Amino acid sequence: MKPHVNFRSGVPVYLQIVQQVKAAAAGGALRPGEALPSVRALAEELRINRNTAARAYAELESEGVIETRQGAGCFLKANGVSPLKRAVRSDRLAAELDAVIVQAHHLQVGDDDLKSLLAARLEAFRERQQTRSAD
Amino acid sequence: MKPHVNFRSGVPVYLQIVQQVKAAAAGGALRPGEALPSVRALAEELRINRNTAARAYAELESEGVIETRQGAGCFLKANGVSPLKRAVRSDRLAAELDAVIVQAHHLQVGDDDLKSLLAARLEAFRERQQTRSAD
DNA sequence: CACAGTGTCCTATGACATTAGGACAGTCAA
DNA sequence: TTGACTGTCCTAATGTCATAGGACACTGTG
Repeated sequence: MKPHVNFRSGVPVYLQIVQQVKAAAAGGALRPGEALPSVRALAEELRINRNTAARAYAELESEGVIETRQGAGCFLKANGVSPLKRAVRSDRLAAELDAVIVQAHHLQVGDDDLKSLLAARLEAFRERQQTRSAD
Repeated sequence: MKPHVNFRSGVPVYLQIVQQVKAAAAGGALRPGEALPSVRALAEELRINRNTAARAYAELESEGVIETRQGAGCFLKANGVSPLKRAVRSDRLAAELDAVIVQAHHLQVGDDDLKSLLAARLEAFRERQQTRSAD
């Protein structure tokens, strides 16, 4: 878990942290129950304010990704069943995919290329997962 | 071209317009060379300020989607060849797809389901395109 | 040319998000 | 209990977004 932030990207720093923790959790770089860096430690490493780190963790807790215990720290939650219904989950993904499709159109990437690209990224993702769970 | 904006979504209004114009252009609802609503007309229809509409158009021009001619109006550009190299274009899409994959993981949507979902959205997108180009 | 339409630029203002520092409260081991 | 750690709350500074209105330059038509 070694996050990095880009202050000039326009994306709020706390959201960048949220994304990276989620990616680390999904990819297996973080294990369920494992402690995350404290808000102060994370803030110092990234040279940001404590509150910015705290806000990222608060957002992660509200999304059910981590659990925070005041005075103790923040810990990655076990992958419980998503509380959202299957249809709702598909809808959310569909909206994101639609945006990608529009983007692909403007970048002039064809349907088949896009499908292949997804398959390739999925494979790379699973490979990274395997690597993490091996050590 | 009948955009709509959501003031409570948190997404800046001008970016919502940008996204919708891009989607309309990709989907064929707007044809190359076609004139977009004037800054003032769009502002009045959406009940937003001229400057907000102008900002959206400025952003679209900087991305090469439209062409603005002062005194004349804004027009959809012809789908020229993307100036980016194929590898760069794939990289951009890959980054977006990776984010979708992480999201799918947290929503507990499997690889095959995700692939099917992409295929379905692509099909729906092409159907909309067909409909537009028919009238 | 005149004129109505177009996009552009300027300043000011208010609302909100983001970041920041200081103070406070809970946890846990020595 | 003490002390060092943890997360949390409060308030302020800064930046962004949207609004508002005025003024200007350009285009196309008559």
